[in-house]
Amino acid sequence: MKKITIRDIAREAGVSVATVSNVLNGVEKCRAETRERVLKTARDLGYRPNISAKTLATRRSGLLGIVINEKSEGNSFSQMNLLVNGMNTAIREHENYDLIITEIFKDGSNEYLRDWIAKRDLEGVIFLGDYEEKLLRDIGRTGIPMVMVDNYGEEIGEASYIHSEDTLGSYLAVEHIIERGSKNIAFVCGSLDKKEEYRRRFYGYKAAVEEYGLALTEENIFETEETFSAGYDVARKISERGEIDAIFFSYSEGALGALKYLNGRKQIPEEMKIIAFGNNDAWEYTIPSLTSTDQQVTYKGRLAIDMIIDKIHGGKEYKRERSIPVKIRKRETT
Amino acid sequence: MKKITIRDIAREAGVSVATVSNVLNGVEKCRAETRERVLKTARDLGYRPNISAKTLATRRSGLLGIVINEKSEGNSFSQMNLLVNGMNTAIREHENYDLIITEIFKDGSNEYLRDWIAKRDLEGVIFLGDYEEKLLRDIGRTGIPMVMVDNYGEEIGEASYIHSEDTLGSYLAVEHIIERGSKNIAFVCGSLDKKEEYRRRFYGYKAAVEEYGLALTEENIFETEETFSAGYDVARKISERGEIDAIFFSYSEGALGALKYLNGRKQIPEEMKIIAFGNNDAWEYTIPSLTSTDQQVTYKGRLAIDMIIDKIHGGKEYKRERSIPVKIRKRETT
DNA sequence: CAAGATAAGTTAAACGGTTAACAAAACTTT
DNA sequence: AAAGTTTTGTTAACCGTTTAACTTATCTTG
Repeated sequence: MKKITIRDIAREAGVSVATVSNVLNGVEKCRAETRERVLKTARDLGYRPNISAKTLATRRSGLLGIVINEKSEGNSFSQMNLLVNGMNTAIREHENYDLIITEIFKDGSNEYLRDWIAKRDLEGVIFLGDYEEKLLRDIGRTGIPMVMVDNYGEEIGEASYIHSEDTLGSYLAVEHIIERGSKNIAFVCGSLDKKEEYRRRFYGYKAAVEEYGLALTEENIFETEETFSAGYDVARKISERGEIDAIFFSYSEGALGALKYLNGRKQIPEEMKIIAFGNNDAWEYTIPSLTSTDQQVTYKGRLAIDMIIDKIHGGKEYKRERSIPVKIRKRETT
Repeated sequence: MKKITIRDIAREAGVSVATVSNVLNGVEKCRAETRERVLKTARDLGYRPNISAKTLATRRSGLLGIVINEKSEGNSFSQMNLLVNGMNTAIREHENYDLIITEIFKDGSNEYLRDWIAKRDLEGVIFLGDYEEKLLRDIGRTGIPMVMVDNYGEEIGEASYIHSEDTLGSYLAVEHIIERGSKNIAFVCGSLDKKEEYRRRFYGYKAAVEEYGLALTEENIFETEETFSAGYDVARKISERGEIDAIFFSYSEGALGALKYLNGRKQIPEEMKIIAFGNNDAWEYTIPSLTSTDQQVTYKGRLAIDMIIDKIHGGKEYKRERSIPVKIRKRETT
């Protein structure tokens, strides 16, 4: 079964290859009658276009790169499946595009990524998570359209950004537990120095605490590792101190660790309320079930595709930055 | 900054394009001296090969397709991130290959996938999860190398398969709880009719139960939906009946639901032991922490890549089927 | 109805590589 | 030293598509 080319169609339909090409690309330069004839023979012969040839001729590969970083991949609550699901559904609306994927390893070279983009003629690239600023600037300089999802690095001019509404989401979360009666709320996060996302969530926390006239004390801020066990430890420390009546976890693993420690030691939510930034279906079944902020990850994926394609086509509609509203999923821990 | 081609290199180095091509592809048909010269000018000019041109000329795209199905993507414990991580690390050892990804939607047509494979000249395709048999046969007939990961459908001749050691893993899991003292073990799974994986896990269960002289009764088999809440419900049903002292969950969501129900009602593990097929870092922090079987998903990803590349190169080493050993992660629920 | 405008095609070069077939130069061998 | 081999290249066709430039037929219009 030999490969069918437009030349075969041309011969069979009695036209030139240029006409076939035009018809196939919807260029209106022939009578409806010839168009139908070409389309029919193409169908009859079982023609499938060869994208390599097309790309070679046009410089448009129809390939969008997705870059993942090793760290976020290892994350046990990675919601990459949702993100990819969103992207895949969105990409189906754009016939000519496909997704190609790679991963950046901690010890990898920037050169790798540039090669990757160049050799495959990628039309755009979507970065998931954080990367070294130098890497992003390097890529940015090539002029390729870039969309950053959940990136909190220094902004670079060429890229567009998609974030959760960290500050507002965090504000709402804290407001929620205040309304439920908390007076003394701990804020737990990873490195504030290194991670903008935690700074934003802190601002939200701060704003809510001040707004409601609660004390904002240094001792209520806990910078820890972003692990289950750090959550466990911080819950112990907080319990031993004994004043705090609610914990806001900026990374959701910590909440799970805390629930484990608190189980049997404190009444939840009466003596201690817990809320986490980052939802997961499983939170419905923790003990007690965990209130959290839902970041609508699938939607983020959809949006990333829409934005990058818009950028590629030079559309004006896309924004340089889009925030995804966060919803509070109220459960038993509050 | 114009695109550098091998013609530029040829001119600059004073050789023909054929020689450049040979050097770049490691074909030993010239003196070391010319080779070095060509390599150096290529480097100096910042040459990057154009894969579309290469693919057009050779029919080898260096593209491996990864097919996901919508259902497994929605799964909240999808370990796709681990799988993809494994694949990405493995693919780096094969310079010329990249991963391209798509998703099959429930209502999608088979034609879509065939088109996708044909138009991008994919060299091989890795399927994650289950698909309609007809779809797989259709693709198989095209002769493209296929590797199936966690597929439990009717085997098709052209493909290779990677599975967890379901039967053995299940046997070991049940043996483990028997050794811990269980006498009356429930087996919970999704549809046995529809899913081979559950049948295999059932055989393992059966083998262990019989081996240790325990009763194998119809009433101890629970076919349910594969959700958290089904696990919750089945735990209630089992508790109310009151004879059973251990539950084996063939889908891990169920175990979480069960823990939720049992919390405060039964002593775990004394009165009731729980074990789940499928590990997750979070199981360390459930209440109590959940014993489970670890399927080594990252390794599965690595293996999938190795197998498909081996198939593509017509290697003899690859097996038609590879089982991934399962490890028991012993925790508090047993 | 002649001239210009438009519609409906065609021709051929280009995109950036690979590779079979050929050729010249440098070694071997007898 | 002539003939045969091997090494070290070169030439040119080809992969499947697009597209600018050109041609021919048909339609308008005064």
